[in-house]
Amino acid sequence: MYDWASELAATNSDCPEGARLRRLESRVCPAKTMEIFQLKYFVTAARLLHFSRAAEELYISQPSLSLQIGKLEAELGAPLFHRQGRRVSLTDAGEALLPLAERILEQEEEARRVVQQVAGLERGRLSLCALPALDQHLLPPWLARFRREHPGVEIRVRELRPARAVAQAVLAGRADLGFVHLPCEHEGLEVRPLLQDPFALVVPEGHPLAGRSQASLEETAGEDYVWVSEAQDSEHPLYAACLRAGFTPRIVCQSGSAQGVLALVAAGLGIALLPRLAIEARPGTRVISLTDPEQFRTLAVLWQPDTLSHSARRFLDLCDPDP
Amino acid sequence: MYDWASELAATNSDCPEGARLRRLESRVCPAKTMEIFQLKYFVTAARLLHFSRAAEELYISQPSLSLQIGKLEAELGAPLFHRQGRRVSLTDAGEALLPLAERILEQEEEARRVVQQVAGLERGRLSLCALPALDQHLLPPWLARFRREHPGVEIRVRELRPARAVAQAVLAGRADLGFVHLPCEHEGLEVRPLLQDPFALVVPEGHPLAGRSQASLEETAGEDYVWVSEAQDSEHPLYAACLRAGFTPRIVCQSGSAQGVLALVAAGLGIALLPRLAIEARPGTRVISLTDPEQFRTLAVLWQPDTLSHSARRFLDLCDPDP
DNA sequence: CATTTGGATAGGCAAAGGCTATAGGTTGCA
DNA sequence: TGCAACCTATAGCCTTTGCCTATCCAAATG
Repeated sequence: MYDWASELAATNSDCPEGARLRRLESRVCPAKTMEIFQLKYFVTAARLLHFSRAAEELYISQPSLSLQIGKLEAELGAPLFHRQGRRVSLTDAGEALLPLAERILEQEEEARRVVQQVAGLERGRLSLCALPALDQHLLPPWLARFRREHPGVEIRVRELRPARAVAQAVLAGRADLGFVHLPCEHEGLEVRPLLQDPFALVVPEGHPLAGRSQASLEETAGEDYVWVSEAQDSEHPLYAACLRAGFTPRIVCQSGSAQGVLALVAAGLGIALLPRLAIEARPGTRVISLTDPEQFRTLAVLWQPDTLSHSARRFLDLCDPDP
Repeated sequence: MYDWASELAATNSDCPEGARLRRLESRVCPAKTMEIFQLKYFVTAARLLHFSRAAEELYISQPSLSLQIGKLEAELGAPLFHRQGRRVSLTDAGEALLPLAERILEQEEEARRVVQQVAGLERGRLSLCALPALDQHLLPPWLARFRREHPGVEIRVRELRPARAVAQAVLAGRADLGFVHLPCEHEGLEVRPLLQDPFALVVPEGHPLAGRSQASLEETAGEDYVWVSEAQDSEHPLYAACLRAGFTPRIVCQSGSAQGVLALVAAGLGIALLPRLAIEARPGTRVISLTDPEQFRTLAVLWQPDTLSHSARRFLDLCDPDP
């Protein structure tokens, strides 16, 4: 036997030695806990009131069972069984412990079940985060399918703006997946482009273009534009599209949201350039496709590469454009 | 490594070898359970999200912690932590397990507490069983004191008749202690005499003896007696007392209970011989002590020698005549 | 780029669980 | 009463396993 005492007599400071000494100390007077297998042994023995048969049921030998019961009793400081010759019965302490031990065993079972349900997508949580237009027009069909296939998973969708905030939410772990349009700063995030969302014009009924089904962006160089407030930036895809088409849009009116813009167009204040997915059919307006093929924004999904939950992994597979 | 396979190839019959083979089998593909100490490790690591610091708090080394977490993950079949370089976070499975693991740890704590409360008489149950007169007149002061000292213990008192039934209840474990008068068959029961309960006469007012405070049993040889039905047996202490005094009581009327006998005496049908403890003061009757010193019954408590609960042990100490 | 931080891995040791064999005490029956 | 069956406790041995130290490797930090 090693001589702990002398070692423990040494200084118990906070230097690296401190932790080691405290560990030694905790081994000298161990604060042991009962263990689940001991509770399982106890419950079986308590139900059968027969050590040998209980041991058989547990697939261990009778002495092993006796030993573990003895340890449990020693640790609790009270005998659990009366051993009167060949008859065995519970003491009051054993009687008190039995229901509690059974509860613990049930919960151990439940813990295992729940973890496996999470892994098997029978349970869990999926938290998504998307730009306003996307959660309304892009996600629903995928969400419907996911819900149908995994009805036990709780789904949470949050709308955030701008794309930067979405990326931050994903980075901070507040969302499993983020849906944005590119380009988007993605320091340390995985990005997968999903699809291309073409831009389209929206004009009020009665506007010269209203009868056409297609138009080119150049044609609208002289029009009055209703614009989304935050998109007045040459970095923004909509603004950049106009610049590419050779003009700077004359913005006569702004709104904070695509819905707002559409309302203003319906009121006749001007025309608008918006991504298709953000346009809702609205009386008093006409939607006109662009002939310019490369006028679009790319939608993408972001996620943290190493912390995907089972449900997020599955959703990602689900919205993969080429499965 | 031992060669299990060949051993398992042997017949798996029901002979004594059967159990041994099944045990071997269960060691080859062990149905292991998670253990409480592993859950404790997991909870600590999950709360701190830092293996080294958690290990320090648990007074173990960091590799030990990593190893046990790894085993837990292997057994559950799902990783519990994301280890992304030096940052640690919970997976969805870990997130799901955490509250369950915490509940199990709380209940382990509670199990220990409850057992110790039973042992410390802060909790538990005391079940007594007594002959009718005794539970009403002998036990109450002891019960009051026990209750005052151990208010957490649930007390249950049952009235049974005759003494034989009390002994059986104790023997069958339906009661911890039984209170009877001697003699009483006590196969395998411990008996401790408690006190001597002297017999006394009860006479109606106006009876020739009514004015006396003492009388001898012989004097009543010619009286009409009211008697307890089941006590008409030469074995019964009351009947035996009369026989010892040299006469056979002339029984003119019977009742099933001491109360009933007293009522009949009050009605003037005769006199009665009863143990003092069974006599309740009653208008229309007078109680007269016996001069014969050895006319009494001995009251005793019975219990099973080897299965005393903590509370029964304590109650026994409490009603010990010479503490 | 060097350093520090922090988890994983390797190898050795001691404790602990399990097993067989056996002792010791009841129970039940001849 | 004595013998046989039954059942739990103990002893001695073996295997497993939990824990330790030392070290490695990757990521973060300056």
